[in-house]
Amino acid sequence: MRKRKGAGRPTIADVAAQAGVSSITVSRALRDPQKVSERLRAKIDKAVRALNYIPDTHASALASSRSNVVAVLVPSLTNNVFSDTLRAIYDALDASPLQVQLGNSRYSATEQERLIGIFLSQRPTAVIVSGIDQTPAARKMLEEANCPVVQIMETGPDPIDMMVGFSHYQGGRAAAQHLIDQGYRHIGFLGARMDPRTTRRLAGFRRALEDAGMFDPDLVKTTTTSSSVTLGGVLLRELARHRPDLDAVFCNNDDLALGALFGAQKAGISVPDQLGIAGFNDLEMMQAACPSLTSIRTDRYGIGRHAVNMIQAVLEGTPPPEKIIDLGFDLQMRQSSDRRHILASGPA
Amino acid sequence: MRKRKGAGRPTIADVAAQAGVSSITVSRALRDPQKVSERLRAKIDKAVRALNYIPDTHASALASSRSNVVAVLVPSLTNNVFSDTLRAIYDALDASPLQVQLGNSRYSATEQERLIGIFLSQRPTAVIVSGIDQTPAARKMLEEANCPVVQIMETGPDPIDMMVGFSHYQGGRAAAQHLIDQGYRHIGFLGARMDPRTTRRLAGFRRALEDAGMFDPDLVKTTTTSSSVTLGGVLLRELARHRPDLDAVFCNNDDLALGALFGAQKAGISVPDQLGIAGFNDLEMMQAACPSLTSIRTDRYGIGRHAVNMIQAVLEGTPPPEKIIDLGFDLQMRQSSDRRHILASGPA
DNA sequence: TTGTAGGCGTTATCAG
DNA sequence: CTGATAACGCCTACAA
Repeated sequence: MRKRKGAGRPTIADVAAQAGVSSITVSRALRDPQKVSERLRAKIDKAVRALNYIPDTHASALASSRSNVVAVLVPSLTNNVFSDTLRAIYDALDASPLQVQLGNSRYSATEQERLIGIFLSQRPTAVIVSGIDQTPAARKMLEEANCPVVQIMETGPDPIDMMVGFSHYQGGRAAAQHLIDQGYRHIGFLGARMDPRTTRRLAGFRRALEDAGMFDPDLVKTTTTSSSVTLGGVLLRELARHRPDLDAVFCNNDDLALGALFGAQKAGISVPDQLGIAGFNDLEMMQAACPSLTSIRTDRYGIGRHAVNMIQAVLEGTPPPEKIIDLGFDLQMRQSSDRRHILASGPA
Repeated sequence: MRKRKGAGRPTIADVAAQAGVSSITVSRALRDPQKVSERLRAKIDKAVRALNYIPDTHASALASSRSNVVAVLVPSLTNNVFSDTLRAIYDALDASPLQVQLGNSRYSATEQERLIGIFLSQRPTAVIVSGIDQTPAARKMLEEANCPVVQIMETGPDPIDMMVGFSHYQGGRAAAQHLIDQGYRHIGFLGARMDPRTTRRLAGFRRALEDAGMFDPDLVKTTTTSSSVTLGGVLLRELARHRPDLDAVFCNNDDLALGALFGAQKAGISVPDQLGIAGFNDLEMMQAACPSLTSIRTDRYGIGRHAVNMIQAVLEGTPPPEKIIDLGFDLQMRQSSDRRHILASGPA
């Protein structure tokens, strides 16, 4: 008489009975076949197939206090920037027994905090979290989580544990400097969402223009709504109408840059002669566009790969020498901001 | 003397001791606060905070044989098509205690089968799986999983359990018919990846052209490599070079369509007059492009929302009346295939 | 409303 | 190499 019913599925005990061995032998045969004689192993495999046995992750995790879960938190599922990093994480974890538990924090620090709480209750093997702007409570939870933690996408001082990314401030600064170098003089900024990383890109942009004595707050056009190609066109049109002297824009990201290009084309503004455009991230489409679009190339796949590498190194007892990895970025100059032909022939 | 060490974290028993109650009372206070008196609840809450207690998901799942996990399998993390659906799933599950376990099958049926096996070992509450082309073994596992299963993105006969999507065959056919109706006569097909859904779009395309007596296998240009904007340009250039009479292309997806547009622009081919272009899915950028791009609009967000609704309905004991939901599609005609000005003024 | 007893399926520990 | 036993942390069932 059972006092309680489980899920009704076959358990290790059922397999053991069928194979005529003890359950611990089945457990071993499944986890580490070499530890079991070939004869028993064959019997066990047969029983497993006959019963269609599937091990219970939860029982295993409870008994071993190991979960094989790597918690991953990103702020968006639709932003291509994160999908490249996610793909790298899935690729890197593919060969290992580790599973990804993915959370979408929607660009909200409090939502991220909530998800961290939920995810930690799964006793994850490691945590990968986007950004460096965790709430104090979230930070505390992660510090006490007693597992490797990697903050990704960005670098900064004072990591919770480990970190891999690059400086968005420097990225924004480099983009602005490039436009200055190309001879543009009334350079605008188009920004959407305005999350912490976007804000730091704007800070870098501002710094470069200030150093050149040409920062004009009136040329900064931002919105907190989410980014899109359409929005890029809208922001450009509004800014260009308000400030006809605008001659270049640095866009927060590549979607906006593509939208700005389309917007310019619709308005009959020639790129790069009348308007220079630079984006951020260098999505694949940037080089295919007509004209091709300048962007700051970031190694998003590398970020995911390094994050997993760092975690695996720690788990293997050989923690990486550096707690912080800065993968940097590269400015990819393309047609949309290339005025070398003009610069070469002297001022107009 | 402990015979075995757990993770070392505080357990419900620790909280109970600290609060001076029994552990079951703590358990209840956490799950269903109304069942515990306010006085004890306050004590317990205090103890939880003091100890920084985090419940153990695995112990809970084992004891209750409920896991709160919804397994979701998609073929790609970088394809925007799936990110919209995923976002819907995360949004819909947000209010519930259910967690998403996401798997990336990389457009491989055998990889999907492998992941299904892994995921079922978590005893998921429900499974959402992309496509209708599961391997026989995968299908069998899902049929025996004893939980709601929803196949998404596509409709077809013989669902494993439930289904929500639309007909890619009809979508391809509608796109081709539209191009025919606009007066194009040498209509090509650009396809990447050639996964089952792409193949069915091509079948629909072919059918429409055959019905019109104008199908030409020589105008079908496909590759099994993954899709990209750049690839769209490459495929268009190759096809146009080989067949100068080409006057329209239906692209497998919107990335290819955008790439085809850029490719045409680079080659000095005017769209839509010399070349009509239609894509598939109607990503946001299509309406923003210059010229704007025709596409088959699909309700990807709706697919995710319906999938979760169906699951929740079953869990609540009120299974949906229809096992199969066809969300259909809409042709969005835009500038890239709009020849009404030509049709109106008669044949050239 | 609160508590007692015991099991969920697996694995760590210790013997043989 | 194999097995008996007792946890892992929580929850169901039943009782008070």
